[in-house]
Amino acid sequence: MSLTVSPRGTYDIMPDQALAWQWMEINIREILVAYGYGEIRTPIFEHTELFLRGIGETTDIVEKEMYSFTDKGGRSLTLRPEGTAPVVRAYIQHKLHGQGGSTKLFYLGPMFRQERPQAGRFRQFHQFGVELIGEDSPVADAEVIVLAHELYRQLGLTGLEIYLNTVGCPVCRQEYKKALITSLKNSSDQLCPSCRLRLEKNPLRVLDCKEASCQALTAQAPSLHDFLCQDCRDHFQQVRKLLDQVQVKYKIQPKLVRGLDYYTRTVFEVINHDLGAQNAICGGGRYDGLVEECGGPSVPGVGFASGMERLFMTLEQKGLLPAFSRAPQVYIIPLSAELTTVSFEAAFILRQKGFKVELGYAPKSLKAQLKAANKSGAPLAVIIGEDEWQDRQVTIRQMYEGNQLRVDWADLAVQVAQLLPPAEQD
RNA sequence: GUGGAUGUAGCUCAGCUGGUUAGAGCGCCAGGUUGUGGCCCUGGAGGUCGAGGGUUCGAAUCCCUUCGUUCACCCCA
Repeated sequence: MSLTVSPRGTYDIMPDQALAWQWMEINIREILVAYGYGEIRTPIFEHTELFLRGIGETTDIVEKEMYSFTDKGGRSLTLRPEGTAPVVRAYIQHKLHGQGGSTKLFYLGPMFRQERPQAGRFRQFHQFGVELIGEDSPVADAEVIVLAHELYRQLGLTGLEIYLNTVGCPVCRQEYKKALITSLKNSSDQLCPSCRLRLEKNPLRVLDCKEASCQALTAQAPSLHDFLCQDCRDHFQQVRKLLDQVQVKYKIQPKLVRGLDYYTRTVFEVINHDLGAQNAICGGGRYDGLVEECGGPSVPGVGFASGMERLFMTLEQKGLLPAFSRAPQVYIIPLSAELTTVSFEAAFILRQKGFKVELGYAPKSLKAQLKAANKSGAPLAVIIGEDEWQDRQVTIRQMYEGNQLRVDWADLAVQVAQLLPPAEQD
């Protein structure tokens, strides 16, 4: 353990990068709001029980990835590993179902999972996500998927692939599970060790295994699609039809199942194939039983979560992050200790007028301070020295051109405004 | 949790099969102007070679342990 490095799987977003993050967040919020979603900010920790119930006790997240602790009141609490369960909890707590109609909420913030870090995977990471609660129409599913698609497109991302599937409802899925178990049982010795366990606890997950031997077996196994009840079949057809209608391309992945137990019917992921092993930048689907499971009324829901680190990496990789500058507009240079007071006042005056000002603190040599001004990227330097101050004047130097002129102290702000290059005059 | 790669100055890295005071580029500081940046020149600061132990006359270099990073498995965003 070291006191001087951040804990495993965590990292600092430094000022230059923070500008890009802010840009990304602003864009996301704007688009989500335009689609009618309202932001909700839930606590970073919740009662552990919420995630046990919501995500499912046999999922990897709950079994081995949660940051849980007991507080001094003896409560078991957990740093949220995902955003849907907390939003659903808030939905129930504030009785939003009583407002009539459907509820559209979005969140954006850090999540916590104790996994082994690798490319695109962190222990504290950020997600934004939407939840559309109270609507069982396939239009809601399609709208949520299109929202994800459009959001990425508006950020400039193309070439992402949407994987789509349906996992049926509890009724038809139960039928399918039985059939799947029967099919795999005979040759279970050919399954990988973890899939043998899955066959007992969560058989659908076997479909998702990347082990060649398991894939060979599941290729022979019956398909969930053949077991769908009529309602689920129709629902899926409708979702597809709606996506086709607006020409949002997707790829049916019959074996796509997701790691959280609450999903029903529609599930989907958005993939960036250039991202390495952790290539899903968005995942979501329908969760018709979740609100009730968490102690609320029987209300359907659909939503997605998007990993912001992965989105950031994707934007960076494709050169879609704008260049940001933290350069000041004016750099103030005091040339003697006696003039620090005046310099301080100059910075104050200019900042009040709305200029971005950097102030030289110690009266070092002009050379050293001009060097600092140059490094700061400021287009203007204000030099305050004895010579000009005798006449109650200061020197303004245009750094790009190398020109400079003396102006009256009283005219400082006006002159600065005039001398700034056109791009800086907003 | 498992496996591979890796850990030398602020950054990017070089240091061959172990041999005396550990290097480069960039960056930083200072000087080359008595009040003028960017280019150039000169000088300087800065490293317990991730940590601990072992082998050896001698270890950045070999061995073990440990921690971190990274990639993959797993899982997921």
